[in-house]
Parts: sequence; C-alpha cells; structure tokens
Amino acid sequence: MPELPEVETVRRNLSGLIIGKQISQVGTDWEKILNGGLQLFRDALIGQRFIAVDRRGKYLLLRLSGDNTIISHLRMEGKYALMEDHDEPHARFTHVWFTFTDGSELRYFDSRKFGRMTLVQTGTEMQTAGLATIGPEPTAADFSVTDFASKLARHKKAIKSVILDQATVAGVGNIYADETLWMSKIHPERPANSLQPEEVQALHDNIIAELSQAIDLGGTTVHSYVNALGKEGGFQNKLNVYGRTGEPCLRCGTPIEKIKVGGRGTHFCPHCQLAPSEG
DNA sequence: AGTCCTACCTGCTGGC
DNA sequence: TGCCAGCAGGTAGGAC
Repeated sequence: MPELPEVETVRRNLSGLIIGKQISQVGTDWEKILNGGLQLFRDALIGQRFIAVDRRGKYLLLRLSGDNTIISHLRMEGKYALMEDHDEPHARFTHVWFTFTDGSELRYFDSRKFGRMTLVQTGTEMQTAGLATIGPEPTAADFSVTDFASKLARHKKAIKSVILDQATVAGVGNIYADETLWMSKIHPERPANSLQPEEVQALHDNIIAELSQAIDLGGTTVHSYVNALGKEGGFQNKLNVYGRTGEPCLRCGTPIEKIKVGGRGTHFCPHCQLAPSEG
C-alpha cells in the first residue's frame, strides 16, 4: 500500500494511539508475518510498553521498553487500528493483535499478507535486511544532489527503476516515481546515467518537494490506503499522471500513456517526457 | 556490481 | 451472469 508519506502519516497516528500502553498478550492467525515466530514476540513483549514510534523510509520502528524495537513494513496492504475493546470481533484481514492491560488492542490488517514485523534489540535495527542498505531520507538535510548524481551514474537501467530502489533514496514508490518524473519532464525509461545535470537537480528537488507536500496532506489513497485512524489521504487530488491513462496531460493536453517499466505500471506524457531515443 | 525474474498473497476489474 | 487473466502504494532472494 504505502509509500513514505502514507507511512509517516501512520507513524503520527500511532504515536498518539499506543504510546504508554502496556502489552498483555500478542496473537496472530498468520504467523509468517512475525519474523522469528509468535513465541519470540510473546517472550520479549508481554509486560512491555510502547514508548515511541519512529520511521526510516517505509519502515515503521515501534519502540518498546526493555530495549525492544518492532520493525514493521506494511508492504502493499498493511494497516493498523486501535480497538477500544479487545472483545470486538475481528474484522476481515485481521492477522496480528497486541492486547493491552487497559483492555484496548492494537490490530494489524493485511489482505495480501505481504507485510512483515521483525523484532530486534533497539539500536541494531539498521543492521537488518532492507534497512542496512537504505538510502537517505528524501529531505534537503539528508538527500544530497551530489550523492544522487553519483548513484544515477552507476546505472544504465531505467531512471524509474533506480528511484524506486530504496538504496537510491528512501521512500519513493510507484505513485511518486511517476509523479516526480512527470514534474521533471523525464521519460521513465531514460537510462539513469543519461540524465543531464539540470535534470538530476530537478528530479532531486521534485522528490523532496512532492513527498513533503504529500505528508502535509496525509498521503495518497488510490486503492485502499487509510491511516491508523481509518481516514483516507488527501494527496490523490493532487496527482498529475498516476492513474490518468488516456486523460489529457495537465501541461500540454496530450493523452497520458501507460506502459510497463521494470514490471511496474507506469504513467507518463509522451509529449512532455521525451522518449530515450528522442531525448 | 548490476540487472532481471519470481515469489509472496488476495481481491478486484474488465473482457469475453 | 460467470469465468479468467491481469493488475495492484513492495521487497527479498536467487540467477545470470
């Protein structure tokens, strides 16, 4: 489901919902979501309290007392919600639940069961797969255009695939990749190492600006995303190309086309974003 | 090292 | 109406 703006929105919601709550039980009906198994989670977490909710890229870092961190990745469809009463019947797709001593319960829903939770000692999370190789946060403070340029120069594959690689920059997913390439007037199939310096600069700046604006609007809902309060995002109203196949480009009126790049559905304007052979 | 492909799951949509 | 192929905010692992 979510890209960085959606995960950040969930992080903010969760902070207000679970910090301070003490775990009395952990349960699951699909143990594969819990790396290492349910017993590992029960042994480490029962009796502990949530103390903070952090984020790195698209990974949520649920901090607990006892030096425990749950690394939670929502993948395509993962969602959280707090139930005031743990006796409430499980909604469809409920797969993991953390019962609290006050009677409430944090539930994790995931229709495709792609999401994963990994339990680690706090401070060692950056050594786990995914986080060990993650790139800079898409902020002016962390994401340098020099570093971005040198990463692009190492790849001749499609620029879209390179910005989807979380080692290049953390947090860009399929929607924001299409959006930032459209904003930068760069064709998604251009070899990454063929971008001119001004194009690299534009793409870099647009990634920072776009993700920041999407966070401000609570993320993007195009399929089923809702935040931890059950609310949809607002950024879907700001999309320029994603999901607009056949509709006129908002810059030049040319119908938006949809192709496959690196196996992912890709929307672009064939006039504004010149093809590799034409650019 | 870089690139590409498949697997993981299930629901939904569009075409026949 | 029913069936089925193909698609979906993502990543990990393995083969070249």
